[in-house]
Amino acid sequence: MENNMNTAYTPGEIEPRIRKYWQGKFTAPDAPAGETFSIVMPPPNVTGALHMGHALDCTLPDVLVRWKRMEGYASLWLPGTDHAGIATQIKVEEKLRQEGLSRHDLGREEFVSQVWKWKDKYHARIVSQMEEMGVSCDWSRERFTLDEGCSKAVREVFVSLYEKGLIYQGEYIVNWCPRCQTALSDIEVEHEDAESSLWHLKYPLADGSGHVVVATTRPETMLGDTAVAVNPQDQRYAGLVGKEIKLPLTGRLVPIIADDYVDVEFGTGAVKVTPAHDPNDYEMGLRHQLPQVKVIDSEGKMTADTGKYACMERYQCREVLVADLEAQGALLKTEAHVSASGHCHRCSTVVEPLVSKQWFVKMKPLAQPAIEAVSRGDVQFVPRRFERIYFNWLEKIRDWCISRQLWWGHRIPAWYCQCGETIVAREDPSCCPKCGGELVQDPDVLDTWFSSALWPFSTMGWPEETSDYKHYFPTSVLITGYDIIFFWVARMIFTSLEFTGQAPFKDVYIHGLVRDEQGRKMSKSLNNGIDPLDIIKEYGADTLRFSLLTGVAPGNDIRFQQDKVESSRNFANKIWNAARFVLMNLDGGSQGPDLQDSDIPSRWIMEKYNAAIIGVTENLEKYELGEAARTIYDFLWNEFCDWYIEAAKLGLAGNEDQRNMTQAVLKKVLTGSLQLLHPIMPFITEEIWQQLEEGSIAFSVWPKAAGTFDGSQFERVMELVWAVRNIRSELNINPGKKIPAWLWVEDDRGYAELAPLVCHLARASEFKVLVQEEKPKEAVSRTLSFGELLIPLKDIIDMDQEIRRLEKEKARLDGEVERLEKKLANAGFINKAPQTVIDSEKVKLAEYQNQREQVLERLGQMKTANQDA
RNA sequence: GGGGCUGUAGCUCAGUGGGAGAGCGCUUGACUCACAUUCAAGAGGUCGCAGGUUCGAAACCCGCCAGCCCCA
Repeated sequence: MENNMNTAYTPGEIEPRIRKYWQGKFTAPDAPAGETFSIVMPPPNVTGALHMGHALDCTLPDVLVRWKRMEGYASLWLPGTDHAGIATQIKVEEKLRQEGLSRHDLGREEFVSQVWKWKDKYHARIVSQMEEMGVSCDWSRERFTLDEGCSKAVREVFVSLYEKGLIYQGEYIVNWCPRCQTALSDIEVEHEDAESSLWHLKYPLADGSGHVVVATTRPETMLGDTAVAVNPQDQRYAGLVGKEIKLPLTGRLVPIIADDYVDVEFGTGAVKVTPAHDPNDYEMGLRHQLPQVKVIDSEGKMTADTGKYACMERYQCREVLVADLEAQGALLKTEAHVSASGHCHRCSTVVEPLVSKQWFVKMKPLAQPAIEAVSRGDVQFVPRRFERIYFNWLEKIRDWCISRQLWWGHRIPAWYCQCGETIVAREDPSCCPKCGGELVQDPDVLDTWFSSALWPFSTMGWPEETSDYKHYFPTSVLITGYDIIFFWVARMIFTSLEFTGQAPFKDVYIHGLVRDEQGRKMSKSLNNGIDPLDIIKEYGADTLRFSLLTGVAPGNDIRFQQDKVESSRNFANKIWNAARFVLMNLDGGSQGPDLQDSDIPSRWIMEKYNAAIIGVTENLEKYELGEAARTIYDFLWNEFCDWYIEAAKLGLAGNEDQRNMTQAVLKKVLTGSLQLLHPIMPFITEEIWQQLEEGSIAFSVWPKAAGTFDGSQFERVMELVWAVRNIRSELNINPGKKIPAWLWVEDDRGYAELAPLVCHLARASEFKVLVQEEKPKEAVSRTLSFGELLIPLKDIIDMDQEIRRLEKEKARLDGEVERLEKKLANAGFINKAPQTVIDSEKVKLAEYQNQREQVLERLGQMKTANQDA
C-alpha cells in the first residue's frame, strides 16, 4: 500500500482538511429510528473568546457523543451561545466609553442594535473556535438564548409562572450593583473578606440616663438607623429594651428592640439597625415594623436628605462622618476587623443592599420537586457528592430576583397602565383591557439565567411539541463545571420539572476547573490564562483534548501543564508512526486468515486488544474518561507498539502465510484501536482510518471484544526478553552484541518454538532449551516464573557481583514466601476469603517457592565455582 | 458559623477491599531500517498522623494535622 506519511505527525496540515470533511456530517436524524443520545452544550457567553474551561466543556461531551454515535445511537449534540446580559452589556458599554459615549446617548434601540453587532462578531469567533476543537455538533440545530424560539419559551414560562402566582413583583431589599446599575440575584454576589474596622459608637439614651455602645462595620448607614437591637437573652441590656436612643448627628429618636438575630458575642452585643441598607436589618425591620430610611442611592451616593452628607460617595461619607462622630465624642474606639462584603461577580464593585421594586420567582414550591427528583434518582450526579451541594442550596433557598435594569436581554412581558393595572401577557397588548388607556412596558429585562434555565427544552422547540422535543428530550447527560450547579443545573431541573413534567437530563457529569501550572484559577487579572487556540496551533486539537483528559477524575480540578501537553503530543506522534509502519507493510494481503489460529504474538495482542475494548468501553460507561484515555494509551504504546509491532517484524519477514496473518492482525488491531481512540483524538484517527478503510471513522461501528485468545506463551517470551535485557544492562553488554540465551525448565512445553522470537526481541545469538539438564556453572542467570534463564558467557561474568545479586534476590523471595505462608496459615483468611483469592495466593506461593529454590541452588553452585576458581 | 474537597514517587496526578501505578523529571546505555516527539535498563514511596471495622485497608468509619473551595 502506498503512503506518503511524514515521519512526524503534523496536525496543522491535517486538522483543517478533516474539519472540512466533517462539515455537515453530524446532523442528527429528524426521525430517529433506534435509541437516541442527546446532549445540549453549555452555551458559552458571546462576550469574548473561548478559554480552557470551554475547551473542557467541548471535549468531554464530544468524547461521549462520538462514542455513542459509534455505538449506533441516533446522537444529537446541540450547540449554542448565551446572550450573557450583564457581561455583554458591560463590554459594549466599555467600547462606547472609549468613544466618549454612554448607552443613554444612543438610546435603547440603537444601543441594543450595537450589542447585536457585537454578538454577531463574537459568536462567529466562538463558533470557529469550537470547530477547531473538533466538536461533532449538529450546527443545523444551533441556538442562541435570544433567538425567536428561545424567547418564546421564556415568554411562556414567565407568563405561566405569573399566572400560577409563582412570579410576583414587590418592593424588597435586593443586591444592587452601583456600577452596573442593576439588581442582582443572591448568587451573583461574591463574598470577600477584607481588612476593615469595627467602629464602636456611643448612642445616648433619649432620657439622658446613659448610653449604649453599638459596634458597626458600616458607620455611614447610621443616618438611616431606625432602631438599636440587642439579644433578648442578653442580661446586660435587659432593662433598656423599650427605651429610646437619640442618634448622634441627626438627633433622631429610635427604639431599642430585642431580637434573636443579634449575636451576643459580636462587638458589644448591641447593633444599630438600618432596614433600608442591610438584608438582615431589613428582616428585623419587618419583624418590628420599623420604618425604612433610605440614605444611599442607586449610584452609591448619599441621598439628598442626608444634610451635609448629601451626594457624597458612600466611602467618602464614611470618612467624613467618622471624623464628625469623633469630634462629638461619639466614637469610642476603632478596632481592626476582617469583614466580608458582597461584590458584583461581573464587575467586582461592592454591592449595595437597596430596597427596590423587582420581579421575583417564588422558590419554595419549585425547589421541592427538584430536591425530590434528585433524591429519587431521576437525575444522577456524577460524582455523587455534588448531590449534597445541590440539596444544601435548594433546601435553604430564597426567592429569586429575576429583573435586571439592563437593556440587553429578554424584556419583561409586563405592561403598566396609568389606571394602575398591570398586564402580563403572552402577546403584546395594545391598550389597557380595563380602561383602554395607553400602556408602558416594563423597562427591565430578565436575568440571563432565567433563559438558560430553559435551555434543554427551549432549544428543542418547546413550547411546541416538535419532533426534536419528542425524540431528543429529555437529554441523556449534562456536562458542566461545579461552579454553576446553582446558577444553572438546579434551575434547569426545577423549570424542566415544572414545565415538561420531566427532569431535563438523566445524568449530570460535573467536572472541575482548569487551573494553571501552579494550581491557581486562570483569570484575566493574574494574566495566567492559556489560550486553547495557541495550544491547538502548536500541538493540534487532539493533543489539547488528550492532555485535558489524562489524569482527570470526575469533579476534580485539572492543572494545565506544559509537560502533559508535550507527552500527549508525543503520543499522537507515536500513533502516527505506528500507523506508518502498518501501512508500509500492508501490501494488499491483509484479508482473511482465522485469527483464532494465529501465531504466538498475535494470540497475545488479540487477548490484550479485547481487554482494551472492554476497558475503554466500561470506563466510558462510568464517565471515567481519564481512565478510558489511559487504557487506550497504555494498550497502544506499551503493548501494541513496544511488543507487538516489534514481534510482527519477524512475522512480516516470514513465509507468505505468516506474512498474511501478521498483516491481518496488524490491520485489525490498529483500526480497532483507532476506533477506541477516536472519541478522544478525532482528527488523527480519522486521518489514518481513511488510509485503511472506506468512509469516516466517526460513523464506523464501535469495536466489540470477540473470541478468546491465550497469550501466555508470548508472556513467557516477554519474561525471557526482560531477563536478557536486564543482564545486558547490568553487565554493560552493548545492545548490538548478540549473546546466547538458554532456558532451563523442569518440563518442556514446546519452548523451542519461542526461539525465533527470543532471538529477535532479545538479540540473542541462540536459544537453547535445557530440560532438567545440568546447568552451566559459568553463566549469569535470572529466575523466571516458569524456569531459569542462563547466559553462558565466561568472559563477562563477575562472580562476586552475581552472588551479591542472587543473595538480594533470595532475600526478596524469602519475604514474599513468608508473607504468603503467613497469609495462608491464617484460619480467618482460609475460612472467609473467597476461594478464587485463596487459590491465586496458593499459586503465587508455589511460584515464589520454586523461584527461591532455583536461586538457592544457583547460589550454591556459584559459591562452589568461586572457591574452585 | 454551616457544607464540601484534597493529602499516594522529586513535580503533577490516577488508583473501583485481595501483589503500590502513570506522565514528566532523575541515573545509565543506544541515532537498532515506524517513531530520538524514540528505544532499553534502573533508582526513587512508614499511601498526612493516630485509632477502628475486616481474614485482609492507600481505599470503608471516627478523630486529629495541613492545604483549598463553596455557602452565610
